[in-house]
Amino acid sequence: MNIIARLRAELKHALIKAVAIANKKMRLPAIEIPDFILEVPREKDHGDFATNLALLLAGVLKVPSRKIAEIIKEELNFEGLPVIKAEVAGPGFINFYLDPAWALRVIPEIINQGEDYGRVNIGNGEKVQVEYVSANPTGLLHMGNARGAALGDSIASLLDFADYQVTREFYVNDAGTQIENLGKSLSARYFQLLGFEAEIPEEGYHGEDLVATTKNFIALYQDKYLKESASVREKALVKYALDEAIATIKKTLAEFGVHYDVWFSEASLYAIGSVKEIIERLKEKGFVYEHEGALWFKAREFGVEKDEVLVRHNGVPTYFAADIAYHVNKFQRGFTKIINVWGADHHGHVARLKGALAALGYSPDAIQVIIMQLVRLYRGGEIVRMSKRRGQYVSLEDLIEEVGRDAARYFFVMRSADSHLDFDLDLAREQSIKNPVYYIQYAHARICSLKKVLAEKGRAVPRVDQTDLTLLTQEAELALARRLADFPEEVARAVQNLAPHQIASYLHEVAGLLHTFYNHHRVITADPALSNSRVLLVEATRIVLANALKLLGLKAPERM
RNA sequence: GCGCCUGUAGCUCAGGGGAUAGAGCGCUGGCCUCCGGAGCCAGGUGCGCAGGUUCGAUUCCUGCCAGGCGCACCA
Repeated sequence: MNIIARLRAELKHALIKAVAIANKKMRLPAIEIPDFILEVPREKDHGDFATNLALLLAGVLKVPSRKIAEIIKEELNFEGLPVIKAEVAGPGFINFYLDPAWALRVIPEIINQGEDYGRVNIGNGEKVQVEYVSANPTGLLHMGNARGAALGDSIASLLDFADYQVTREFYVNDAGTQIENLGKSLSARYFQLLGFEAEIPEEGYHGEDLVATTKNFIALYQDKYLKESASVREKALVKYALDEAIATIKKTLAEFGVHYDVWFSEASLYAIGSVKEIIERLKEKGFVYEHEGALWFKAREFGVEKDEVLVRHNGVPTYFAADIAYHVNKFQRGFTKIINVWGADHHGHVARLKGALAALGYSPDAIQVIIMQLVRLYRGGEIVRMSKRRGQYVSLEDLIEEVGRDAARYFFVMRSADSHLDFDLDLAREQSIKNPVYYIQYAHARICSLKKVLAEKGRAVPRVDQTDLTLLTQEAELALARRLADFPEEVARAVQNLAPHQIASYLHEVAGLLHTFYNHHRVITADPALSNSRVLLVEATRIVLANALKLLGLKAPERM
């Protein structure tokens, strides 16, 4: 347990004990203690921790809250705790003021735990699957995919850090109507490139990228597929195009620092009969009906606005049907927590998917869908208008090239998923204080640079057990240590909310505290004892920065 | 029309049942020039509007207004 959690537990215990003693002394009536909170007050003047216990008791006991607070305060015993004083304030809060040196206890903890500092056990090894990006393998990755990649990957890292057993997964949409269209489009290009008349179907893919793909295909197979049946030809072309597209996606995501454990093929669900099977199961349970030649799922029975087609009149199952099968498959693989990161344009899909899974007897609550709002790019203070048709289009590859992978990733996770993201390309590209990702990485690089200077002077990072940390008495030192101590709780909060942006804010704050400290005080001084304690403070900071950066998929550079 | 998300400082956003609501950027003035000065200090009439619940609401609930996104036998 980290030092903050420990102290919280001890303070809560002391408070409960104080109430018990007050009961015994008949100063307060016997009462069940409500679930009170022990928070860090916004105002510094209100102490290091504050509790609303007396306010809650006042509601039940009908005694003025301040009076209750006074009684509790008088019965509190702080033996063995780093509490200097407690005060009753405001409407009846009890504020605790700590020995400022208390926070320094975190430094040995950080140094000893190293890259494990900040780990919290929330998951208990629970199997969780995180699905993100899952872009159509028929085009370039766009900004929505990119945000999903950064978010999903960070969420997975956070869960891993919180002791979940995480599987990162990309669902490949390699089946269905769009693939048929792709086949027809490729086939048309194939004919065209070999000098025949052919027309791309209206719903097909008209982009130039298919020309390149088809040329690559011809380089391999020449006109071998001219004489084959349409279905054989389209199959071969589609397979080739998908392999190529997926390889490209994989490569781009890898450049973005995003890696998967599983690339799950939609087509495989058809191949093993899963789609048919779930449709049968829904039929048996009476949740489907036929209408105008199509097979419908009774989504309305699960609180969804309208029913949904499972199988089209032409006999082809919808994406919805396949997605049900996919999620059943997730459950069958033993995942008890399933997280999907989807764009806002897919939110309508959530309720009916959960409805279908409930119909099949699975717990829809095991599925959490993170709906992220759309991304708008700004360049030169103006919105970058995207148009695939006019070729004005920024892909993830372009973005990485323009602003760099770390800046891109930071910008995508620095806002909550709920918030529309205005992505300022100029700012992301800037290598200055204005750019938060540089500000943070610079803090890390600065510490590394300092360690180099130390090494050049023939000195090493001192051992914790041989260093007198109580020499750290400056406000900037204590404030930094105090914030470093918060890291495990920040991780826990971010995990509970599935919100990497909270880590981003925390990082920015720690970097700021480091810069403040660094510019006020010299680390390497003539006083070796003080130097040693400062080196350890700074090294602890470096570890926290590195661990937090890693959670967001960012590099912790040694120099910049 | 219905559903989801959003509305907090000039801008971009965080926070969130409590005591005086924050950060970054921008702007203005001053300080500092030493391990990488990416530093420090000062400057603010801000929670869209109206009800409700509560000892206490910016936070929860309802309605309204505004923006985004959905409402396909697309995915």
